[in-house]
Order: sequence, then structure tokens, then C-alpha cells
Amino acid sequence: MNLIDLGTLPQPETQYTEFLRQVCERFEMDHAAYAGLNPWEGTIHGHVTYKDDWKDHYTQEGFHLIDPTLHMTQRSIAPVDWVRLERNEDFKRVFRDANDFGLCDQGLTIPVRGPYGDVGLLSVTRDCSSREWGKLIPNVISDLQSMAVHIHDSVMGSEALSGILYHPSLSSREAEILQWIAAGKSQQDVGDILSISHRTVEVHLRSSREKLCALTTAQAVGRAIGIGLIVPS
Amino acid sequence: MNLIDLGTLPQPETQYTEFLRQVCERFEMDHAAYAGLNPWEGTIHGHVTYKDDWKDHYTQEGFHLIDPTLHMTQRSIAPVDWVRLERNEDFKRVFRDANDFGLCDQGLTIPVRGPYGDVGLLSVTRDCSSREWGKLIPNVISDLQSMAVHIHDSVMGSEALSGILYHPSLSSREAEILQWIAAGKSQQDVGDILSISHRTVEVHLRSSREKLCALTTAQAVGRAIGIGLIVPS
DNA sequence: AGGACTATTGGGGAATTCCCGTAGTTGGGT
DNA sequence: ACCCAACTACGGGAATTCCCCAATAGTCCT
Repeated sequence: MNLIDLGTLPQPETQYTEFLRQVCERFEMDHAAYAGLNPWEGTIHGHVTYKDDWKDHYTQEGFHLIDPTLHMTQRSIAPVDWVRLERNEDFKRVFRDANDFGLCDQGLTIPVRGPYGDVGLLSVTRDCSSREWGKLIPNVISDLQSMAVHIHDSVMGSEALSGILYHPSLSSREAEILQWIAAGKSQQDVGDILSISHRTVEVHLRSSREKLCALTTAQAVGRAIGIGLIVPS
Repeated sequence: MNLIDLGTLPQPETQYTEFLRQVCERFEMDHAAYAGLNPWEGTIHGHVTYKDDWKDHYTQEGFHLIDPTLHMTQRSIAPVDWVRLERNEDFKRVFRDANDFGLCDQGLTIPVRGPYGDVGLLSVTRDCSSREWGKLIPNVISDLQSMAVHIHDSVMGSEALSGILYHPSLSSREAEILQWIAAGKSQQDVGDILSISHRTVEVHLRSSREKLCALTTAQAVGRAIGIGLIVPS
């Protein structure tokens, strides 16, 4: 995953950071962060209200690869309070450093998903007593969910316009072959099944990988399933 | 797509219909409907507050195959007001009949997506002037989104779905490694990332394959995604 | 204390995939 | 008529996966 900080990009992108600031004000939060995951580009687009020193440190350490608020919340449908996150090594690693930068581990992440496997994660944090936190959240959770949907919709809409987000499609042959691979067949097997050369099978797999922006066949299978081009078997 | 009406299933499922009734009361709606789409089973689970005659008619006519409130909303991230739906043949077909059953075409559908390609659609309708509708919606949209997330989370987490699926489980390490493989990393890459030997990575992958009864890693990735043990990336 | 399970590391070798090419046919669209 | 994308096929060589083997250490449970 490459980490793209849209905050450093020209003009219109900064509106998102501004939007996050407004979210903070309105809902009495210290910080807000949005991460948009684009699965077939393998990129993360981030907007945060954190200070630059933490952003730099985060990027340098590659925390986006292990950040539990990014990865553990991806399995959830509903918002996830960070107290519910498993306190594993990755968690400790990230939040120990975060603490050094004056950031707390009291927060909430709201996942939003689009139809193409895209995921948006809106996180908010506030350094206060857990009692205060517990009173605040129920009052703002609905509105925060709306905000999450709004920002994700907005980001994805602009990406779609700028052509970054396209729906990859596979030819019928490519999908057919990828489906067999997902069924556990080897290239040779598929060649025998379809009565074509295993070389040809490999060519189709190659183009499938390219279309899906996948580095490996396993990733291509995962993506194709995620997008709905093939089904698990 | 097969249409499964959970309302006809035994006991605990009726709680969802009851929940929808409460949503109606609380937000001053005439009707509420939830549709849960399970992509890897190819099924739709529905709960509605509509009367049985309309439910029967809907099912008999196979409207779930063409219902624009089901299909046109699936491309959206944000809630969709039905006035924004294209007035095509399918729309006219469904809503002409709906009208005969005393139902109006003023409504709203909120899409919610889970990490496994599952989609939940919460729709509400209310027969009133468009002015009244326009005033009501902004006041309740956030809460409705919360309701949508809640019911989808609840349905997806319920035995109804998870009980149907066979559940091999992976150790945390196995899932972690398989997740990286699904992200397009090679065994060596994963070893470097996790600071372990690529040999060890391979051992975990082997046991993952065994647990998932997969012949290849690509199949294991597909299965794991289908079951929900990892997410596409 | 022993058994079961998991995580870890390692070697050797066979099998497979993957990447670099080339090249002919076919069908659909401009 | 021409072009392009898809489908087909083939080869060499590097990279990777996969399967057989063995071994140590930690945890959890009985």
C-alpha cells in the first residue's frame, strides 16, 4: 500500500481537511481523520487534522501498514470504539508512539463502504475521561455516521470523475479461467479442462492480473471476488 | 437471486419486522423495509412492514429481480431519495402495481455494506406532500442511517447467516499472513514485513490451506474472503 | 507431567508460476 | 478496409511456491 497524503496536494483537496476540522468543532473532538482505501490501486488516501510531525512520523514508520484503527475496523459494519480493539503488538507500537506525540487512544472509527470494494474510515479522537466519552458518543454517533458517508461519497465521487476509480472488467475467458484458479486448479489443470494450452491459461491470468492491478494471482482472485467478478468456491 | 422472506421463518426473525415497525413509528413513516443481499449465496433476505397481499404479489411477480429501489441504490454510497431514481420501465412496472396496493413512490433507501460484499438496504416510505417530506427527511436521515447500520449488522451477525456457512477458523497468525498474501505480497515479502523467515510464512500458508481445504493458496485466499476471515485488498 | 496446539526456523528438490518475448486467427467496431 | 482487443499457442529462464523432512520453544489444558 502506498500512502497518499491528499493534504499535500494542490487546492481542492484541502477542503477535506477543512471539513474534518469542522467535524471536530461541531462534535467536540480533538482530531478527525479520514482514510480512503482504494483496493485495486492498493492505495490509501488520507486526510487528517493531526499535526505535521505526527503525520511525518506515521508515514516514515509505515504505520499505515499496521495501524489497527485501519485494519481491525475493516471487518466491522458498525462503528468501532477503540477500546474494543485488541491490544496486540501493532496496537501498542502505534499508540505508544502516538502518545509521545500527545495523542490519546480514546477514539472511534466509522467504516463506510462503496459498491466497488472501496472503504472509507472516519476516525475521531478526544482526550477526556471515559465517562465523558461515554456520554458524548451516543449523542453524536448518528451524525458522525452521516459525516462518514458524506466524506466518503465526496472523495469517491471526485475520484470517479478524475478517472482514478474505474471498474475493471474481465473478458469472459479471463473470468472463466480465474474462476477455475479460485477453485484450486493449477494452470495445467485449467488448460486440460478448457482444452487449451497451459501457456494460454497463463496469458489470460496475466492480463487478469493487469486489469485488476494485482501483483499476484492470489491477489487477483481476492479482488475479483471482492468486486464480484467471480465467486468463491 | 432467490428471495428468502425471513418473516416466514420461525420466531427470532420476527424481531426484525418488529424493529422496522418501531422505526416507522419513531420517524413518522408509513412503511419500512430491509433487504439483505448475500452475494456468495446469491440470496436476498427481506423484512418488511408491508401487508401480506403486497408481499405475495411482489414475490409472485419476481419484483425483487427488477425493483429499482434494490438495484439502482446498489451503486450508491449515500442514501438515495426515490425521486432521484430513473423512471424507467422497471420502475413504472413495480410502482404501478405498488400504487394499486395503496403504496406510494415517495421513499428513501439507505445502502449499507459489510466487509464481505454483503449489502443491506433499508427503505422507508411515507405518503405525504413533497414539502412535508422535504422537511422531515433532513431531520431523521442521520438516525435512519444509524438504524440501517444497526439492522444490517444485526442480521449479518445473526445465526441466520453465519450458521449456514461452514466455519473453519484460522489462527491469528495464519489469517494475518493470508491477508498479506491477498494483498499481493510474496512469501518473502510477508516474511520481511513480519520479521520472520519466509519458511515460516510458508508453513502458515500450508496450514491455512489445510484448514480451508484448499488445494492452492489462491483458492485459500478466495475461500477466506468468501467466509470472511480476511478482506480483499 | 504429559499431551495438544501453535509459532518458529531450517534444508533439499520437484513442481509451478511468472516474466520476457513472438505470432497467427477471429470478431467487432470505425 | 483497417484496427484493435481478445483468444490462441509456444519457449527459455528466473523466481516462487509447494512438499517432503526435522527440530525447538511457548502456552494451555487435563
